[in-house]
Amino acid sequence: MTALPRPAAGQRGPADHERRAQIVEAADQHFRHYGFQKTTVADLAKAIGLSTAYIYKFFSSKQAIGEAICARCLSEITTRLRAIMAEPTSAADRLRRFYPALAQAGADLFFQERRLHDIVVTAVTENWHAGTTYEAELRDMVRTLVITGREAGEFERETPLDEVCLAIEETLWPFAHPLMLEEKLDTVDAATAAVAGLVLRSLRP
Amino acid sequence: MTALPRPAAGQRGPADHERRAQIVEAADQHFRHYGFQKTTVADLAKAIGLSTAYIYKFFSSKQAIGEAICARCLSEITTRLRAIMAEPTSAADRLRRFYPALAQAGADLFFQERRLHDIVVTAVTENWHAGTTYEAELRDMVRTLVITGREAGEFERETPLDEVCLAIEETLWPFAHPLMLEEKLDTVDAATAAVAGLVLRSLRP
DNA sequence: GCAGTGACGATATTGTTAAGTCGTCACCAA
DNA sequence: TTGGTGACGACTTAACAATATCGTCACTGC
Repeated sequence: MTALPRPAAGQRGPADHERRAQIVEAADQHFRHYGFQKTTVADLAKAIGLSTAYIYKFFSSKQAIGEAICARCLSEITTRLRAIMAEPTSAADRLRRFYPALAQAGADLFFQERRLHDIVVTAVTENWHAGTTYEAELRDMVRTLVITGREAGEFERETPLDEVCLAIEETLWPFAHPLMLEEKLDTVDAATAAVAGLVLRSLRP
Repeated sequence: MTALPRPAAGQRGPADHERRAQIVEAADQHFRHYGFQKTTVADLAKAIGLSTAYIYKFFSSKQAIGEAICARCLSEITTRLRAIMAEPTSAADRLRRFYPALAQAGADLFFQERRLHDIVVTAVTENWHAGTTYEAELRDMVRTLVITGREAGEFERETPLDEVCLAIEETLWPFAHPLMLEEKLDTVDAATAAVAGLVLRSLRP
């Protein structure tokens, strides 16, 4: 039986292990309640009923635990986005809903789980693996949307695919980056609609 | 004779005053060399040969001095951009060169005057007046470019002007925001070309 | 081999104290 | 009135010592 894929960097030891799951759950609760900085590894150990040394058999560092929680948050966001991509509507419609969904997911994290939002900010600004994986997944989804639209005849094909994808990825930044999103929460609805509209107009055959 | 317009917030006393000019020059040199935080008002006073109390007759706070220097930096950037806008070429050509020029100006500041770059970062992230003025100037230039292109028949007119301008302003963010620009200096040429291309395709009649 | 830990070195953080900095007040000289 | 300042209160920062935290080592029990 193959090992389960690890969702984040810095993990070691057996992938499918009851203690690992317990550590992640304890970390999730503590980070939501107290924040990453205010939570010590000793706090997690105590909550589970084991030693800090044993926690380090599963995670190479406290940051690795943070990565795991951060990966879960970002995975929730990409899951919402993949649900939109999987809907049986036109590529244009899915792209049009992608922008506000992305921004809304980030805004939800900001308003409802501020301390987890702070971990995501750290992951993105300090280039944690979870942050770079998230960016790669967004790129992958963008590319899939553009290819699907081209194959359906909805989008133009003249411009090189890489150039189009690079440009669209850049337009996502203001809504994907947690710190930038923080600064524009009051205009995000109009901004995402305007940018999605602009991108769609640029893709017309 | 009317008073000279003040370039930044937080200034007081006579606008055209030798001491004010001296303070600004001393601040410019010190901020370039030591940075904003490392420079004290006492440093500036000593360099000019007057007291800190007298400096506060011209500036309401140390931040106000920082605003003045920051406004000069950002004014240099907008001057470069306005030079592009003033050229006798098509609106499309000017818009195409606007993006790389914006990013290049920011990159120049980052590489050549790192400590002034840091002040600009503070101005933008802490919503100093200089930062918000800069953003307003960028918006104004974008609007002018779009209107000029529409009047010349180069750009489509069907989409509401405000929506188009809002979207284009959003696409500028990754290149205009000093912290975001810091993170993408190695791909900025390709990124600005791709985004400018996308915006231009969206504007075709 | 798996599950687990106490002790400990290295480093970071916290709290306290002293020093530095910001910005104002009340004043002076010409 | 203009040009200018020393003194000072309020606040921030730096230095330092004590304490806390991170992460590893060498070990134990089953």
